[in-house]
Amino acid sequence: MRKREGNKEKDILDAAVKVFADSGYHRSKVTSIAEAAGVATGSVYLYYPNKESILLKIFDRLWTDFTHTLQETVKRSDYDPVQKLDLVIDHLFNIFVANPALAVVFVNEQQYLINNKKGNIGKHYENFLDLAEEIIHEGVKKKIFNPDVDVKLYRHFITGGIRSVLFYWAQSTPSSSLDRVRLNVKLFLRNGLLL
Amino acid sequence: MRKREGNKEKDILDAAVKVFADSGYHRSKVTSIAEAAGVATGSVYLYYPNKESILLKIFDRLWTDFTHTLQETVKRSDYDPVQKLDLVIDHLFNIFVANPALAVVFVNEQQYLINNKKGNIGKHYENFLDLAEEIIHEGVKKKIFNPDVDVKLYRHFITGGIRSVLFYWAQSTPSSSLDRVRLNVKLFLRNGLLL
DNA sequence: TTGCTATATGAATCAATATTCAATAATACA
DNA sequence: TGTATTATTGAATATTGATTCATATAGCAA
Repeated sequence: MRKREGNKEKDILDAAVKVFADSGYHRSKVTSIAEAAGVATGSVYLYYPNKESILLKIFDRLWTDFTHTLQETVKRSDYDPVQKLDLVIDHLFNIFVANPALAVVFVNEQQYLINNKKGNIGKHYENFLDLAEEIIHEGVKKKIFNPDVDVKLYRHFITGGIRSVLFYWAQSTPSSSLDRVRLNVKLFLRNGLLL
Repeated sequence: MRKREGNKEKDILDAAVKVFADSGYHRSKVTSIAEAAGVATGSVYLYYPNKESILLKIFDRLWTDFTHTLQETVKRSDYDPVQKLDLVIDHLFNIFVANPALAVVFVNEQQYLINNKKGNIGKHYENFLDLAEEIIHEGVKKKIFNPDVDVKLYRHFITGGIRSVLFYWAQSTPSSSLDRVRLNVKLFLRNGLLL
């Protein structure tokens, strides 16, 4: 029996993130991914049944991680809702600062996967939003947040806004201050524009 | 000479909006667009040089309109910055309430066009953002808005958030209360989450 | 009515690229 | 060392769908 050389499955996944970030999923050729991963074209199909499954794997891992963290956060009784939102935002930002290309892929392809009900990304996302909603409800209940906001709308607004500033950041000079972005997002959420 | 029957150019554009909204640009076949427009496949190429130019035309018209309105709004001295933002939001929402499919296409394909520097959509968008920035700057100057916000970030956050709630709305039961969405967006922008 | 030209058609062509698979290489174990 | 087994390769194949083009049709003028 022959042993597998290195970890091609991971190499391919990492390479795919880079290639997808550069060219977008649809424009990315499987051959380019293979090349970037340092394997032959055919080898990709040894580890993934098709091109789409690579993208799905990337998102599945990401959302599983997000949801897990959010779940832990919602539970905590030692934090108030504002602190909980901060915690969640910190986690998201930490992931993406460690891997800007991942941020780009996330921003660009998320909608496509949801629209076309690919894999269980939609489920993951709904799950995540529901958990986020819990925090907001808690805030309203504790009279910290404005009860007039439509919570379902707000959670969409937040995620859309975050996606957008992440994209802006990821496109700009490498690793410019993500902390500035992070701080501002927290500010937007709490206080909006007014003094 | 033979006269053109009806307005195929417009029929094709309108059909394309529907088809793109349903399947996304990349999955949409030119043949499907032709079918939806009630013309032959080849006729599409009588009016548009290729598939992409149809998408570009849709966006070009949209952004030209947006920018024009925003330009008019920025000028007005009879409104304060909060009212100006309201006016802009009203305009965006009015366009999309009249054509939900257009909202879907806008949300889904905008990023792709910008990423790949297609047509002059990026220019249009930058232009729009710059104008929006003027309103925010005015607000800060007049001590109505919080001077701590990073204006460039905020304009991205706003547009991303709006895009996201529009999408949510466009996907939900046809023409559910867009006014509720509109009202909430204004609320988010001004006050954020806190009481 | 006839010929002319612009418009319209849709099957055939072409290009791009995802996927397959026959051939080759590397390792384990006898 | 030789052989079996699995991993790897990348050129060939298959598929999909954008674009073309030879043909048909409709209106207009003479």
